[in-house]
Amino acid sequence: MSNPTIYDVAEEAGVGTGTVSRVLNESENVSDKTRKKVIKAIKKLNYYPNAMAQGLAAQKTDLVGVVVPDFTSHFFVEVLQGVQQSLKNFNLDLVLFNVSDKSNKDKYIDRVIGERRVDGVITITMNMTDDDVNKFQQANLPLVLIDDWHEEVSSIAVDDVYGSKQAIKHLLGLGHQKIAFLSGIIGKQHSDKRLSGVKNAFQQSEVEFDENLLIEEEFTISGGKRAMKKLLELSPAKRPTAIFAASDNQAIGALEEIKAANLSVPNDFAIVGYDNIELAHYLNLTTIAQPMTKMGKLGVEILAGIILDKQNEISQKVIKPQLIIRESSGNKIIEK
Amino acid sequence: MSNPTIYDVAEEAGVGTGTVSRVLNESENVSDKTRKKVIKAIKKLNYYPNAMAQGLAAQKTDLVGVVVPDFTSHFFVEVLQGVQQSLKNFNLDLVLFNVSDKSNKDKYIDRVIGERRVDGVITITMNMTDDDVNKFQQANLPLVLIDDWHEEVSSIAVDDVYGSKQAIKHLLGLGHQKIAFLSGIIGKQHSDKRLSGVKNAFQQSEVEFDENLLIEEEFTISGGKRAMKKLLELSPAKRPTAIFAASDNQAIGALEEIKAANLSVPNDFAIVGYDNIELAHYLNLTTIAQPMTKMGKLGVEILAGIILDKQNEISQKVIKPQLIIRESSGNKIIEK
DNA sequence: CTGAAAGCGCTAACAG
DNA sequence: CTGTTAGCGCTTTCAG
Repeated sequence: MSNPTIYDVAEEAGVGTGTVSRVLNESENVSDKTRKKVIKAIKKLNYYPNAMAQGLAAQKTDLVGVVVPDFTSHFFVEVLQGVQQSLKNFNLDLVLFNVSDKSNKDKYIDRVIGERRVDGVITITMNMTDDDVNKFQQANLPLVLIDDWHEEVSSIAVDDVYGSKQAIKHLLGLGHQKIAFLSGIIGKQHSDKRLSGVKNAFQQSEVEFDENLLIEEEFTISGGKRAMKKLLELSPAKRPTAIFAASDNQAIGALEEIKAANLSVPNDFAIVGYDNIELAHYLNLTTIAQPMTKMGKLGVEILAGIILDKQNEISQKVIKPQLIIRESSGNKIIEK
Repeated sequence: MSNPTIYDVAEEAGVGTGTVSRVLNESENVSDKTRKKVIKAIKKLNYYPNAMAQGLAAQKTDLVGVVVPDFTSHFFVEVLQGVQQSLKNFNLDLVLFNVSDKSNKDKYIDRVIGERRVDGVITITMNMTDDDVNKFQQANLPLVLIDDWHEEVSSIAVDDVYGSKQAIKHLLGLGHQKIAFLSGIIGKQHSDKRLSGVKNAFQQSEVEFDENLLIEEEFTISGGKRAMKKLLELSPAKRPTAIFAASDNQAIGALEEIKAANLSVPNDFAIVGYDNIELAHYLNLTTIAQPMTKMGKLGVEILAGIILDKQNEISQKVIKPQLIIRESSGNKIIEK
């Protein structure tokens, strides 16, 4: 009825529990003959070691905690899938902590650390502070950051500067001179980096960036709408011919506003977004794609290295995002 | 350095470990004075009980296993979010098992049960067989099915018959007489029920269902395309004026095919889908929405009842999906 | 190479 | 009400 224990297996195989434990943990010091007896008993009883007992005795749980701020967003779901896939290769399972209310972040961190329920933690887009990181270090609990950065922790991030540089270069390459940039709220990591990529790209070109065409708005559809409205209020001479939005959502908002004004894309405006959310494909939106699944996988690989191989060096990977060209940026070169 | 244990707390507070355990588990039998001393010590040491040790001693883990076949699909993600939200109310955490390869289903089930790492399990759209269910019963491990059904297990499902009935009624109400039904592969639970809902709706009306307008295809975009092609090959007299697709993906495929034929929606064809995926909103697709988050929540509530309150009755809830009217089905009544 | 036994940190009787 | 102690099921010395 109740699950068999290691004692049942030991008895069935006619050996001691230590021996069973040794074959379970693939220790070298067991004779082939004994090993076979034990394995047979395990199969016969359909025995699985009790994870709690193993955890207590060996101080390991085979569980990895993943902390996300919102796991319905496409980005997190994709990263999570990469995490999940990769975890399988290391025989680790995933405990999900969804910090929906950011004010609870501390509580979650304390709990995850204190309960000792997981062997390591991956946080995604959590903006980990010094204090946060410190707690993990004190508890000696392995930590890896995804889409985030801290000097003392291993992490996987995307090169935002590179990404937005690609976008601007693409637009410049098509001959656009007046390019608007719909920035996110300045002061946030992603926004600032994307902005500096934009400036960077212009500096390396012969075109000058018109600061009047820099609009700061939230990374949302309505943010994109508001921004686009402002652009449409400009006199035709000042209006941009191309728009680079720092998020696909903003780009979508802009698209809607353009349509509402009876203008069209890419004829009146070329548009490039950022993120490559699912919708971008259907709206034919040129955009910058982040390798989300890959980020998840890499994160796990690093974490597993720390947990399993006591790998100790800090490894901070920065992945290059990729420009995906679709119809919204137009396929024709503008004549100069 | 290393985490404090219950002994440290006991010592700090000048009491026995039993007493600390009692305040931890909110037992009644502790004097207010002692309780305060203990709580103070807990705070001072920043103590959290070791989850493994608690699990071993009390035979409970405060963990719920959730088994899904594919957690990137919108449906699962939404259900999961409901699960996650609700779990918080019971102080339970979520361990995710993603059975990407259905042939591994057995192994997962054996492992989840054998390891005793979770207090209960929720499976989503897993088509649990008698054997599967049996294992849980033998192990006495609480189980709840979401989007699935088995006579001996509590479950949350959606009323497919009702859903497709609503869709057809809507179309009939708009005056359509020739309505095509893009069915899924017949033989699968959802497909069969949605088909019977369709037939049902026709029977209750004065219009007869034209079996020639029943097309069986996969629940995918390309399935929808193939189906639509067949419909477009019909002579104009035989062509339907409305289409009900058993999945949004099929509806989207049909939409693309219609556009490719230079026809339009809802002028040439009214279209209704099923599922209300995110895209449906952007494509203005009338559809049947399943209350996914709610399903997750209800599932947890039932499971928590079994785990926490030893609630023993089987409870099988069937939720009604909801018709969401958008532009694809047209807003004008067809003149008869 | 293998068996015995001492914990891992907590809970739950059992006395008092 | 509270301290003491025997497990929970496994790992890991320590002998042999």
